[in-house]
Amino acid sequence: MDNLQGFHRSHYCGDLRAVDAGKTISVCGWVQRQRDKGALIFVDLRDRTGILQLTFDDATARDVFEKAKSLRSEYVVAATGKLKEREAKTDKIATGDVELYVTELRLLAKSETPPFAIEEDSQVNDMLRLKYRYLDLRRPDMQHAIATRHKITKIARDYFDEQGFLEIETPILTKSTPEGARDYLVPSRVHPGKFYALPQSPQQYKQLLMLSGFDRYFQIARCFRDEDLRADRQPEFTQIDLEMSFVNEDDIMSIQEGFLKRVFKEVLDVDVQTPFQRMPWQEAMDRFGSDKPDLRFGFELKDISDIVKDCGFGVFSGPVAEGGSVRLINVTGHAADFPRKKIDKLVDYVKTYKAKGLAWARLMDGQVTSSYQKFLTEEENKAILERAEAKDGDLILIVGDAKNTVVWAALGALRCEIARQLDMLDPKDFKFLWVTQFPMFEWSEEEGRYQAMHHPFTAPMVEDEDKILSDKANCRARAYDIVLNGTELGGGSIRINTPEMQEKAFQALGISDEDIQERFGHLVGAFKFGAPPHGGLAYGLDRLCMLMAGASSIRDVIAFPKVQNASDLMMACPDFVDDKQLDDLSIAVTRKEQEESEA
RNA sequence: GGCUCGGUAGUUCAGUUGGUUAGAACGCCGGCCUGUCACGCCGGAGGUCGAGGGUUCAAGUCCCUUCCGAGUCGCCA
Repeated sequence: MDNLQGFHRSHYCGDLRAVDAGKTISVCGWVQRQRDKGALIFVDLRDRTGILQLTFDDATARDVFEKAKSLRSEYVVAATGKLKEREAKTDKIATGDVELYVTELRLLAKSETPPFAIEEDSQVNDMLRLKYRYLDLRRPDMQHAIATRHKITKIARDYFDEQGFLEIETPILTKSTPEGARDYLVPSRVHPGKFYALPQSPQQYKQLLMLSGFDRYFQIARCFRDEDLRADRQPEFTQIDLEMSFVNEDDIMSIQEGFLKRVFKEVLDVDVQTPFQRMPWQEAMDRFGSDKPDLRFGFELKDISDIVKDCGFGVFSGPVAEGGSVRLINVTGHAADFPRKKIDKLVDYVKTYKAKGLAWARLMDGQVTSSYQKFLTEEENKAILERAEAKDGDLILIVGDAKNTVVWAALGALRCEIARQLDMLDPKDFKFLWVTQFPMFEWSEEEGRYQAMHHPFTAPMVEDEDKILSDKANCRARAYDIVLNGTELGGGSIRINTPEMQEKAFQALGISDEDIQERFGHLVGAFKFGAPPHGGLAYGLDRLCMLMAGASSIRDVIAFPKVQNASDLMMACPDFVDDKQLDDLSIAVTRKEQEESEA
């Protein structure tokens, strides 16, 4: 094996062009492919910038030629030679006009045959990719995704620095606050039986930093939540987290819009129009059935409860009588795309959102066919189609339920599913939206009480302050989410900054004085010393990168992600630990699984 | 925790109503080749059909259990 003594790389492979012909060049990288033609050998050498063809012929020294003959995929080499214009040029690679006639070749490391080809658009399954993530990351599209992520964080640091923000680190070992997501716990050796928790977000620290007078804080913050994974949810993820003092919603939003405008321009050369559209939560739910509506297409929801409330069809009148609603979407102009079989699939689809069923009407060739019309009067049928603004060629889909949340969830998901099926989702079309005026509280069936929809430090809207105890269902918060193409990119709020209001908020949530002291005592105590009005926001950096990289999962923009059961296939963790380690931590493991696996 | 889909050669996949020795392409190994660039040509190796159990004369195929992966509902203040 050779070494790099006395060798100095002069160029990266992908940067060389015809103008460089004639120069003596030294490059390093991995062998993408070797094409042995007998007395002529070509080697494609890859580094993070691209591929350069190395050429060996009868003018090449014999020992160099023999070494080139032995090269295999993913061998690591360094080569020096003269760059020449090619006899046979190609436009398939950026360096296709040139090739390097190698005079010195160093073999730095061999490689076993990789378990999958290192190439763009690999079709290899995720399990294998993640087990060999270090090889997966060699692929050009992964290199590009990770580099894009770097660019985005770099711009975030530059931008927020220019806007007067200080980057301040907050602890990873912190206190468990059982409200909200499950915590990852970390045992303490010196405090037997006590645990730290990994932060779900730096929320309380950043608020305390405002109280400390830093005025503007930001951090690229790792956050941890022990909940089940999704394509856009990992147990550890990264937020661009920030907080500002002496501001209102407008101040925060315009700073954010500036950031997003800049990052989209510099990374994707996309011009984003600001200010972004804003929409109260109630309107988002009523029109799109979602608090993170995708505005790239229509099919808006329409309420027909008033039309069907007294009709003879129990499937429609029942939900209204029980306090729910009946709503529809009009899939305008696409009746022909949804024959009965496809509609049946849609019926199954809405059932996953707890809808009991899906009524439909198709308008084709001047005829109306529907699943429900025989149960209604002619007038009721007509009124529904009028409300839907239905015309020939349209497909009407209707969901009714005693719970509005079910109607919203089902139709909100359905309109997105239909847009997907109709291929209407252009990943290069970026539609931003602020969703505002969220409810302060949300009824939890499981807990049988109201919970904070955002978090318990969120300030109520000024006009709703008196409702915080008396009319929780209608009390709105100074919370806002930034939504992009149906994905919640980030969220934030104006916070409570007086102990009086904070006490009220805890009281509204039914948290006892003891619990307040135990869990939030540090924050409440601090707020007695003069907290400025403040607010902030946190972006899901992974989601932002995913959307900007055109990826379908945040795994594709995280170097070492975890799989659905939260394990890391490459490191093979989590894993059991020695009894000695457990003893040091005063931990006795009682789980059956471990006994079995040790048996 | 629920539902849906998937697991066959190193990889991506095919495999009929259960029926001979489980196939293809790419990759890999060997040979030949001076303009390839998805090089080409000739030859070769490579499989516990995720695992376990069952039905059967016979299981990749049918049944049960289980493991793993993906999507999703619940969950994610």
